[in-house]
Formats: sequence, C-alpha cells, structure tokens
Amino acid sequence: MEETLPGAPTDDRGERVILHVDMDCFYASCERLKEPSLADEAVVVGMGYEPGDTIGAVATASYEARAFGVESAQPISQALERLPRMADADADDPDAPDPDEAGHYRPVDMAFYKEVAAEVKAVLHDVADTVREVSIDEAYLDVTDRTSWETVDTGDGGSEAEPPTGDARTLAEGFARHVRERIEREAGVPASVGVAPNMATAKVASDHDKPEGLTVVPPGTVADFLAPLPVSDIHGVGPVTASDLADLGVETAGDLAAADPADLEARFGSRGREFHDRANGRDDREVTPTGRPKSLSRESAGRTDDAEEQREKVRALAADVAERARSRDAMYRTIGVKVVRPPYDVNTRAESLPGPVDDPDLVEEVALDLLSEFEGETVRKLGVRVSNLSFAAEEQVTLDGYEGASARDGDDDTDASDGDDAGTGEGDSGKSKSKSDDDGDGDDAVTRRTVSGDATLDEWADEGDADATRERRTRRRRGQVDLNDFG
DNA sequence: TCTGGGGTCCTAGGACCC
DNA sequence: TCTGGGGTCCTAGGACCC
Repeated sequence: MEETLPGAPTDDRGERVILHVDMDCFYASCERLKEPSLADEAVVVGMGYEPGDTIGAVATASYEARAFGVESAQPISQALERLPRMADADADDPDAPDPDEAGHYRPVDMAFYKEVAAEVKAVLHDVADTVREVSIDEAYLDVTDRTSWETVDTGDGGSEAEPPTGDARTLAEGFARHVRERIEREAGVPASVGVAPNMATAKVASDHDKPEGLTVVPPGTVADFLAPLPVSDIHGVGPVTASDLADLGVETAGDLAAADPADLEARFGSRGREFHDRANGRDDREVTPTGRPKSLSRESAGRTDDAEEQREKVRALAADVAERARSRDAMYRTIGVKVVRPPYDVNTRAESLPGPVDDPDLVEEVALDLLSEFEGETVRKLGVRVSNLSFAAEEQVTLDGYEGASARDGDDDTDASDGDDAGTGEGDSGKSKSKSDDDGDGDDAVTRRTVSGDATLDEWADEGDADATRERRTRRRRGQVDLNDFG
C-alpha cells in the first residue's frame, strides 16, 4: 500500500484509486436477461404498474425508450403517450401504433433484480477489499491496493516520465475495464464505471459516458474534468439547489469552484462548503463498507377518504414493515407514519419509545394512533416507517417469543443485498441507551409525551376517551420495555 | 405530467436538564 | 425575580438520490 511504485509520478503518491460502478438501466437490463428478445428494444419497467394498466411510474427505461422521451419517475400514463405499448401496436392496422415506435412495458420484479445484483456484487467483492453498495445498482470500490495511477507505456510516444493526461493509459483504467467486462460476463448485464482519486469525482465520471462507459479521471485532471459540467451533475445538487445557484450566476462546476466558499456557506449552510470542495475535486471521504439501514419503511399510493380503508391500509403496511424489520434482525425505537394529502401535502408523524422493540402489534397500534390525527381527511398515499434501529445480535425477548424465533430462523429473506460482509460493527448505541433508561427514565419519556403532547384543548375535549387510549398504550409499552430489560 | 417506493442527511425549533 | 449558556433528545419538514 505504501510501497512506492516504480515510475509512479511523485504527485500521485498517496492518491487513491476509487471506482464507481453504476449499472446501466439496471431493471431494464435484468428484464432483457429474462427475456433476451427484448435486446435492442425499448423497455420500460414500471412500479405500481401491472400489465395493461396506465397507473404507476417509470422505474427504469432502456436507452431506446429514453429516445422517445420516457424518463425515470414519469407517470406511466405519460410514458405511454410518448411510447405506446407494443401489445397495442399493429403494423397492418393504420389506427394502431407502429411497432417500430412502441415499447415493451414490464412490472418491477424485485426478487429477480436482487438475484442479478447478487452476482454483480460477487464480482465487486472479488475485485476490491472495500465495497460500498449505495443501492441495488450502484457501488463504490476502493482499489488503491489492487492497482495504481501508474501510466503504461502505450508504445506510441507516451512515456512513464510524462505526467498523466486525459489520454494517458493508467493501470487503473485497465483494471476498471476488467471489472466492467467481468460484470458483463458473469452477471450478464452492462455497467458503466468511473475512476478517479475520490468518490465524488468517480460518481460523476461513471455517469459521463453511459451506457457501457468507462471514464478515467487521473489525479491532477479532476478540476479540469469537472469545470465545464453543469452544477446539476454534481451529486447532491438537485433542481432546487441548481436554481438557487443559477440565481447567483453559478451554472457550471467551474463557476462553483471559483465562487467564494464563504458566500456559498452563507446561502447553503454546510452544504455550501461541500459543493465548493466537490467542484474543486476535493473529497476525502473514505469508502466505507455498506452499513446497516437506518430506517425501514413501506408506503403505498391510492386515494381514499374512507377512514376504515385508511386504517386497513396502515395495518397492512405496519405488518409489512415489522416483518421486514424482524427478518433483518432489526429492533426499532421510533415508529412513524406518512400521510400525503392532495394535492401533494406530505405530513409525517413519529413517536419514540423508551427502548428498542420488535413488536408488530405495537407498530400497528402506534401507527394507527398517529394516523388518527388525520381522521376525516382525504389521503393519496400512506406510509409506515420504523427508525432508530438497533441490531442486537443477541436474541431479544419479545412478547411473542417462540413465534418470533421460528419466523426468524426461516430466513426467507429474499434479499440478497443483505448478505454483505460489512462486518464493521457500527456501535449499537441503541442498546446502551435502552440500558441506561431502565425504569424511571423510560417511564418519564412516555409520561412526558402523554401529558405534554401537542394536542390542543379542543382535541382533548372532543377526544373523550383519548386519555384512556393513551394510557392503555403507555401501560403496554411499559410492559414491553420491562420485558426487554429482563432479556 | 399532478407525483411510485425506498432510502439518506440536514435543519430548525421545542422540551428538558444542568 | 426574569433569566445565562451549553448540551441532548425529539419531532417535522425538506432536498436529494436511485
């Protein structure tokens, strides 16, 4: 690692080699793996979509479909306007869409995509010691120990003494090419790879030449590579920030790099300085192995003003989320709901417990209770979330003891993405917390919430039995916590 | 074009404690 | 009596990402 590579330019010493691997239109590529006849065809994968419907949104569109203006996150109805369904096309019927201008629509098949992702990950973990999976189709690799920025004598006048330029071949480039080819060969799906001395630049690089791209940004060339790009290409700069920056006359990464960091910080807080660093090619974040999730949630769209229907939905979501938490051995200390009211008014409510639990009934109970604030409202989407997770390796006593244990060992876990070796234990702060608030403290927390809750006077007045409900809940929770404490 | 589902991180204000 | 400063935890919302 600290060996000096013969011929390595001195200014590259200590520069890391970071890869960002980004699968190309991953879901669509997976569909092609399943159905090879879709190769070279326009493919649209929709979520919340069933064959034949017009509801849902585009999860991924193949590049052929993108050429028709189909984009991620678009409503399926709009995608269909731009690219009709192949099933509706007919070359012989003048009234039907032309098959040459139609696409194949498929619903998301997550279980299959996870299988493919597991094969991709196997390659990644084989070529790198440190892999951080960011999502099902994206990962950072630190391969400093496996390759280097040393330039290769290409025999065409390039010499080792020459400083690396955008055109110079580096060992890192050959390495990245090898990684991309292995993914394609072993998992059967295409990827784009960016190589740079830091994560932020590698990320931009992988996106620079999709699909099947390979963009290498050697040390010393980072600022020049970034300068002409629009600020929106920088990770973390979304539409809101881009438009705020545009108001300041900052359009490109080069403008951003040249801006006064103090001004940026004044406008954007800590992100301002971060943007400035990124635009200048500075990013010293280390690639750390994939960590544990911080929250788990489940949501589902569907407009309804029927209170019982809403409760039923929340019950189902709560059960789902609790089951997922259990399958991942996660305990949670905070339970929350999300209620989206038309037109698109997002409300979240959450409540923290005195200590971590694994209790599906409690998730349902708290979620329903939080939902009750919105009784009588029309909603267009509902969600349930658990957070403040802790992953006690030790078995934890829960109210449903035996069932819990048997459900757990089934490990149905469809989720290949869980298999990560990311063993670096993130200190389970949750655990020490639950210990520290034995008894007195814990009860205080509940009491405080119960008494000083933000209910207004009239709410208290017209809720009649709300007090009783809350008290029942409080008692339950105490029971729950006490049980856990004995475990 | 009214917007699917699963996440992360940051900020801001209030409660509470010392 | 009216009042300092520091710290933590909690909730809600927002921006962003894939």
